[in-house]
Amino acid sequence: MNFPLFISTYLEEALGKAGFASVDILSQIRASTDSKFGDYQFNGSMGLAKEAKIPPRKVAEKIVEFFALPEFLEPVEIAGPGFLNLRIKPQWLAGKIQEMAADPRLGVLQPAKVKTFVIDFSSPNVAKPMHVGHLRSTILGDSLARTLRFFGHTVITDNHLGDWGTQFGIILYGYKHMLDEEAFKREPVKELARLYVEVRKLFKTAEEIAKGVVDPVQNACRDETAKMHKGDQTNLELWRKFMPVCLSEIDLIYQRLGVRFDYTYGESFYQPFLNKVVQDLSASGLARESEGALAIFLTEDSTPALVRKSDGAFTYMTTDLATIQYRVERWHPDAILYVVDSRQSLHFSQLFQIAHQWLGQQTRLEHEAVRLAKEVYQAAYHQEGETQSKESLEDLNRVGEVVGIGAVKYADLCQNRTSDYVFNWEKMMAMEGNTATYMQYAYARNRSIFRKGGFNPDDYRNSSIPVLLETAEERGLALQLFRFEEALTLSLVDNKPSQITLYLWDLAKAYSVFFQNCPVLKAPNEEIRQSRLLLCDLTARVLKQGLELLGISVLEKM
RNA sequence: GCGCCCGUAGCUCAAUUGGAUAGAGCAACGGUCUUCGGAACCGUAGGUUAUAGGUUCGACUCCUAUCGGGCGCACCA
Repeated sequence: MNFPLFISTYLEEALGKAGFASVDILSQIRASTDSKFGDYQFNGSMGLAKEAKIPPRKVAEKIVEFFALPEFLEPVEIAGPGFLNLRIKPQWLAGKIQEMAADPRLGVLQPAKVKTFVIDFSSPNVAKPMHVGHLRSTILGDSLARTLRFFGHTVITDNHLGDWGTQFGIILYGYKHMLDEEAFKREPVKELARLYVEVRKLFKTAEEIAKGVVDPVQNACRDETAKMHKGDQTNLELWRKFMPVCLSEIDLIYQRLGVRFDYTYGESFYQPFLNKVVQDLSASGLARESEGALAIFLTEDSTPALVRKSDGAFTYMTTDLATIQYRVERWHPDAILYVVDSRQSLHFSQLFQIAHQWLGQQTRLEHEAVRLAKEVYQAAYHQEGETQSKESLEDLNRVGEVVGIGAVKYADLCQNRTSDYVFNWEKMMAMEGNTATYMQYAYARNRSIFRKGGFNPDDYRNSSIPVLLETAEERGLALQLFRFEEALTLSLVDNKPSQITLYLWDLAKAYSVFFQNCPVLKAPNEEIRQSRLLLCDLTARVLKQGLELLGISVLEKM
């Protein structure tokens, strides 16, 4: 249950009766920073005091006076400058835990308005070495999609492959001039990647070009791209030859990561629409000729966005505009979310402005900027090698895979996506502290209790077993469980899966404290044992579900 | 030159968007252990939140300046 939302209606009533403007109550209710301040706190008194020109303590007192204390709360305390501390009664909390146990959705309600989202993520460049930046976009985007879907929203995931750009010109040039045929037969993707790198080395630097140095290789690559775009038979055939091998290589990675896309409409898919897009933009006066190219000036002094180059080729701005139009017309989404490298902020800022001017404002467009590290997406392979397992060889592979992939994903997800990202192996392979392994271990130990005691977890998924919260550890665990929906909601405020990892970490810690201090199988009596088994099973389910929203699996044994 | 982002413990990161005494994990030191899985738990130490001002009941968070770093700025995507 989302407790802040739930209690806000009560507070709204009290504020109304007390004669205070009922603005922004929800944002002033939050989990208390310290358990001595109760479970939740209301921070609105200070703000209201300023408006009403009354001391904040007086405001707090007045709110409490008009607050019809619900039966599930202990008496409200006023603390500090005017904080209201709210404490939930254990019996009520216990009841909510029982309800949660009986609910396959773990108490998470669907929002009143279900929306449609298109999520654009991963989007690697085909025929170019895959970059860890794409890995991060892939992992974050996938988690976002899973979370929105869990709430009941319609989510369309679309992998906008870079399969039509200049990098193909580079590969085509390399293929024609410096191909190692044997290598291509053996490992085509590796050879193409090599060609890409080798050809790039022949390019002049930006400084040299600025000085007017001619760049024959780069020009030749541009010609190859242009020929392909104009329908040159040889180049198109090569494109058709390269695409399947490149795609199967990429698919292998997605398979490993457990990431699926509803659609993979790459740039090439939108080629038929580009002429029309540019005509539209011209006709509407948005775009105009400039230095031989067709450009859109959002402000007169800023650099324009090009929709057609002076050689007649279209740009990725053109493709992205066509993509928005296509998505809007086909799916009518409420929002399109782009989980893409933060260095493309300027591009997206321009893209969104142009799209809104061109197509109207009905669709929200958001760039969920992710920061990127250096390289190496094979960290998962190494993690596997490090993992020890007491189980059979079969299990070892499975355990290594789940733990390794989990570690890599978690390392990406637990960090705020807007923070600078420092890649290091140690961090990725860590198995202590705030890591996927810690959660998976907590889960496995939890399941072991049921195996050892001979209890069936399914028997604890109903509301008939009384939940007893006698100790601080039991209550603390119950409160964390109770906050599941709240945490998920929080993570969607600004689309940050790190909020989910934060919650799971808190939950796993609360469980560890409980596990350490509250014997389950050797509980003092049968009632407590049953209650603790229910708490254990619910913890396992929330951990499993939470990790699933991150795209991470759990293991019964590890 | 213009623009965007960032600077928090030795290291890697949090801080619910302006709330109470800035929190975790590594690493360090000490402790728990015939007890449901030690991939665990508890504790100690570690801070002028880059610096200097400002805004207000209250600032890591907002404003200004300075220093330091990253990134982006017309025919690459």
